[in-house]
Order: sequence, then structure tokens, then C-alpha cells
Amino acid sequence: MGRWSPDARGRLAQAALELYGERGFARVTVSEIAQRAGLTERTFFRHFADKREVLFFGASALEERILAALGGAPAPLSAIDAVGVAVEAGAGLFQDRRRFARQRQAIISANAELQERERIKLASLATALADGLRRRGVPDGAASLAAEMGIAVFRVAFERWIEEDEERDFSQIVRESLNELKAVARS
Amino acid sequence: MGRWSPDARGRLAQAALELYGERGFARVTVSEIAQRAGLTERTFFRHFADKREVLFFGASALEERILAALGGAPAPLSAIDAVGVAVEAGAGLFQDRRRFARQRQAIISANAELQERERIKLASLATALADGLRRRGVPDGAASLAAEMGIAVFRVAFERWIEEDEERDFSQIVRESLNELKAVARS
DNA sequence: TTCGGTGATGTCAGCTACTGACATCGTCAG
DNA sequence: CTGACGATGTCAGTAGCTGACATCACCGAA
Repeated sequence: MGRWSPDARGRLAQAALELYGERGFARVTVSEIAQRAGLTERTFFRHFADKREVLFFGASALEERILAALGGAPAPLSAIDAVGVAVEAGAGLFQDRRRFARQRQAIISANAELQERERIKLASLATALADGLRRRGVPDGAASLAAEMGIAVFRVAFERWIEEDEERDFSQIVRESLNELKAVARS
Repeated sequence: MGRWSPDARGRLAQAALELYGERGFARVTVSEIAQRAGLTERTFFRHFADKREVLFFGASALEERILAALGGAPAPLSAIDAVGVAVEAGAGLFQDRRRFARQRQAIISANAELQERERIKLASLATALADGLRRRGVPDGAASLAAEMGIAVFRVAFERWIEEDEERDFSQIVRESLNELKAVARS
């Protein structure tokens, strides 16, 4: 423990979320975020690679969880079903955080730069998923395709979960969306 | 025609491609690009929204072509097959440009910011594809999923086309990849 | 107990991406 | 000939981001 107030990173993230929500991403300076958190701009950039990253530092936890689930999925599962299990497990991370997820997504949806960052996070997730599948013995091309399908399912399911008026179980929506994808691919 | 050398935009794009290739994206300033093109930095930003965009101004032509093909696809085709036809048509744009495509892709692959931009271009393509499908009467969820699958196929096929030693027909690789995706989804 | 190392933060100078406002000057329609 | 137009130049300014160095509580070893 240092001589400063604890959880500098958390305070910065909180301040950023508030300010982005109040004024929009582009109309907030990093200096303002730092000020609200009682820190300096330089410290912000020590905790987050850039102004956008502060909204995405939860992505690594999601990736870890999904990869862990993929690693633990029963061996006889096909590539697409193993991915389904993994993504469904990832959805579990959002339990009881729908309000936060909506708020954050509203900010991201309002800004193209943030959408870029979100997309590349999902892309890196797809790459990791594909690697995990190869480790299960899935051939190269099939691994990439199954992984990308998994991310597509995640995206569509997330959007549904966020948009619906009454909250439904995210994992269940993932299952439904995967089945829908299979149906579309079969037709 | 103005009083200046013609095709300022083309000269800027060419200069940027050269410099990014020589030194890497991050080690090139916009001022240097403009200088090599015989223009000023300010003019660069009048032609391209930012330093990255100069590598992606061909994306609109790709999108137009794909959407046109989707619009012209036979009505009885399923969503996924209509997308297949559209993406295949898009692949035709790259005929005789494999050398250029490889060079450009090498630059993009070496830089995370450029990968972000590439991903969002593909994402916007997916959105447009989904809209096109809805116009064909495909329901919301199925449209999004089919579109994302189409983009996944495009990505995988493009990578294969670029990486293989001897050049094969890009459109044919797209067809193969689509079939592989269907097989993966079915398993 | 003291003292030197460590780690998180502060301070400062600087680069460069990007923007707004205004000036310049061939070209072309009338 | 003239005035509007369009592409470019010039200039000043903001803000994201970085490197280098200073500071100072804490902690473990002597």
C-alpha cells in the first residue's frame, strides 16, 4: 500500500465513465478525468494505454473466462459447440451487471473510435478462441471460422440482451442465438 | 482542372503507402507524406479524415460492389447463399491486385491501430450486408448472423489467398471457405 | 533504529495528429 | 473583364501521448 488513496485505477475508470456519459467521449479531456479522480494526466496514461482503453480493461477477464471454459469443454464436442459452451460461460460474467453494460454500451455506440476499439477486442478474442480450438485438434480454417461464428453469436446475443425491455438470462440468449446461426448456415 | 499537378489524392495515397512500407506506420509523420507528394499536411487532412484512412479509401468501392451483387442476387437464394454470392463478387475487385493487396496487408498487420480501422471497415460492411438482407425480407437476427458469417468467410478467404505461394482465384477460395463454414456450423 | 531500495505518483518539456479561420490564385461562366 | 468557385497554402491552437527525471511513503535488511 502506498501513501496515496487506494485504487487509483478504479477511480480513473469511474471518473472516465461518468464524464464520457455526461458529455460524450470526444468532449472530455484526459486531464479532466484525472482531475476528477484526484490524479494527474500522466498517471492516467500509466494505468491505461490510451483514452479509449479505460472502457475496455474488463476485456481481459472476459477472454480468460472464455478460454478457460473452452479448455474445460468436453473433448467430444464439435468445434462450434465447444465455442458455444465457451461463449456461454463468458456471458455469465455479465450477471447482475446489465445496468452497467447498458450505460457503457451507450457510450461506445455514440462514438466511432470506441467502436473500433470494441471490435478489435472482439477480434483478439476470436484469435484466442481459434488458437484454443487448434489446441483441441481442430484444423486451421475450421478453427478460425468457428471462432468468428462464436463472436458473431456473442455480439448478436449481447445486443439482444441489452435491448430487450425485460431482462432475460444472457446465457440463454447465447444458446438461442447459436441455434439460430446454425439454422441460417444450414439453409 | 486546377493550377496544381493532378490527382493530389492519388499522390498522397502512393506516398503514404511507400513510407508506411519503408519505415512502418508509426514512424511516418503526415507532414512527411505530404512533402513526398508535393503538398502540405493540411491538404492531406482535407483528402483523408486521418492518418490511417489513406490506406482504406478503397473500402467504399468494395462495399458498393458487394451491395450491388447482393441486390442482384436471385430472390430464391437463402440468406447465407445470397451473402456468399455478394462476397464472391467483392472478391472479384481484387483481380490482378494481389501484389498490392499483399503489400498493403503487410503494413496493416504490423500495426494495431491499422488493424482497428480494418476491422471497423469490415464491421460496417457487415452492417450494410445485414441491411441489404433485411431488404430481401430476411428477419433481423438471421440477417445479422448471415452477414457476420459472410464477413468471416471473406476474412478467412482473403488470408488464404494472400498467404498461399501460388496465386489461386480469390472467388473460388471464397466459395470453398463458405462451404467449410457451413460444414463447421453443421457439425 | 536506520537506511537504502522500490514503486506509484508528480512535474516538465516536447512531438505530432488534427482542426478552424483566413489568404491565395488559377479557372470558368456570364 | 469580372466575380464566384474550388483546391491549396498559411498559421495558430488544442489535446493525446511519451520520455526523463524528481519525490516520497513504505518495507525489509543490517
